[in-house]
Amino acid sequence: MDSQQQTRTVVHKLAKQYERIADDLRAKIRAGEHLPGDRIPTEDALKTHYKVSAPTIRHAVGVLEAEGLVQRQHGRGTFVRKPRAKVQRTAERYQWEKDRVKLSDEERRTTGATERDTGRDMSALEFYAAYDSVFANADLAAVFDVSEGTKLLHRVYRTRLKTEDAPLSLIDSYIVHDVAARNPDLLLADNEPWPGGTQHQLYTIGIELDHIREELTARPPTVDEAQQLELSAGTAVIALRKISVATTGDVVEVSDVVLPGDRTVAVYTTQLTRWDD
Amino acid sequence: MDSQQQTRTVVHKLAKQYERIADDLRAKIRAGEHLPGDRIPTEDALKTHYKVSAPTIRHAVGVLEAEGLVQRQHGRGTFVRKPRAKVQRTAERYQWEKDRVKLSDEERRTTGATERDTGRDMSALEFYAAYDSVFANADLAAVFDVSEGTKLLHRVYRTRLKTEDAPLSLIDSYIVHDVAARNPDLLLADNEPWPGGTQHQLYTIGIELDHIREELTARPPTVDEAQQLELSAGTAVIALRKISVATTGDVVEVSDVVLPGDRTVAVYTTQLTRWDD
DNA sequence: GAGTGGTCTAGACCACTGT
DNA sequence: CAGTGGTCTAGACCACTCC
Repeated sequence: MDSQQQTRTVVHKLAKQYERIADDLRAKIRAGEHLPGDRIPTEDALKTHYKVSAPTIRHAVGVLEAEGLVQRQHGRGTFVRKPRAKVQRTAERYQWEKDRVKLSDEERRTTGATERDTGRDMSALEFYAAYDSVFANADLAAVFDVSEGTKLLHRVYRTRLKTEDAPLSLIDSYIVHDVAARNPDLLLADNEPWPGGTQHQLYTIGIELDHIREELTARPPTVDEAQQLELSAGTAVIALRKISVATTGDVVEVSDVVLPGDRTVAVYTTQLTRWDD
Repeated sequence: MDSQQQTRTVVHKLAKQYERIADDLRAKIRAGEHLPGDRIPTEDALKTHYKVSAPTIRHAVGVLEAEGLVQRQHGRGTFVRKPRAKVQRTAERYQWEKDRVKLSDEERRTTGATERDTGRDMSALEFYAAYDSVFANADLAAVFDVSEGTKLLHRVYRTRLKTEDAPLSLIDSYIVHDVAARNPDLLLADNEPWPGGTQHQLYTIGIELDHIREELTARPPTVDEAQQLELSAGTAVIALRKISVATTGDVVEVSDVVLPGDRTVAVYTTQLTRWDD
């Protein structure tokens, strides 16, 4: 009653050597023979042990690295990867942010949504923002329902824990330029971090959000993303597109967010209505 | 006004050869010199072109494959990867499923949540289900708030488009065994696919769901997952934990869902309450 | 059978880490 | 400077695809 799905870890006899070795090492790690954080035997030792050439060992270890099971460090050794501490990113942040829009400037200034999610206060976080203008490509034009080439305000955000080098996320946010320009303050990166966040920014130009739609996919990082987020081989990213829709039905802001998969948990709660018994 | 973020594709002079070659090929693909679906030059041709040995070319192409940009096919060539058609998975499925619980058996039999998401009808989908029992590990025990070792009903689901070999998702679902046993029909895989889905199953034992929490991360697939979902190198999966909470506050069902990142978009909509102006 | 990618060897030399 | 991983060569042979 349980067989079909389990018998997959078949021992491929006469399998390729690197597979055999990778399987063996993987099993040893799973069995706890090498614990997270531990260094596994050197390539030289493995070479002797398995009686194969150096490139074959490298290939085998490379497979485990691509799986995210181990991490090679030049000059130091190869280590069993520890699960990274996860940072939550909840969708409740949006309602929370909306509720704060009507608070006083002072109250808004105290905390932002990222602090709320990470549980850190503002002093532990460092913000970076840069603004420029771009012209809508076909993709963005379709989402905003404007014609291709429409001028958009493009805002780039990086948020970083002061204790770490790599940012927590890479965010590219877009707003139709003419809409944002209704409040000239919104065109200047100098005003970031804006107390109250994007929803308050939109409020200053008379926009109230009705709902936010988020579309998530997973993929390997691009070279740029891997560098910026300091991701090693064997990790993936969550690519999230956030679409903010105003009470008028217009799409007013679109953000492309890239989150490191090994340290982020995106959380969504779907509240269900009661049956009326 | 746009420089900081763009200047990252620096040409590393004297870079490693495989990096230089990978960069060059990547640029050519980006520039449209090789279109999605096209075959790129053979390794032999590249070897001659770049004047390096075979393993170096293989390494360079391997980098692009890990990025998901190309896909190697033994005996055929190396091809620029086409974006896969995406299947949406919306959280609205849960309210939809709940609304259907009280419909007649006949009405429920017509469609399930997966058909709704994929836009296919039941005849195009093939279901597989297997049940067994497991004892709660620390992780599951914590989520269910029961003691470690508690007996759980473990249900494995695979749903597949009949026109394809690979399933759309891998699902491992858990329910506390004693709870499920209140309706003996729920212990038999033969009753799957159950008209109305899990929420109707729970309804037969007097359980109404209050909300569903979903936690998403991204990571490279395990070897098993890659085989089952037929994922090639350079893809990631969305690992989703779905936690169903009853109106009593109890966690009644937990599912671990693995979705292929290159073909799945998970969609969540956060409805915001209006400001009362 | 020709074309193309996959595995493997044996060994040279380079580059980073830590003592 | 010793230890360890990273890059690269030159070439042999295997395995899959397609004509």
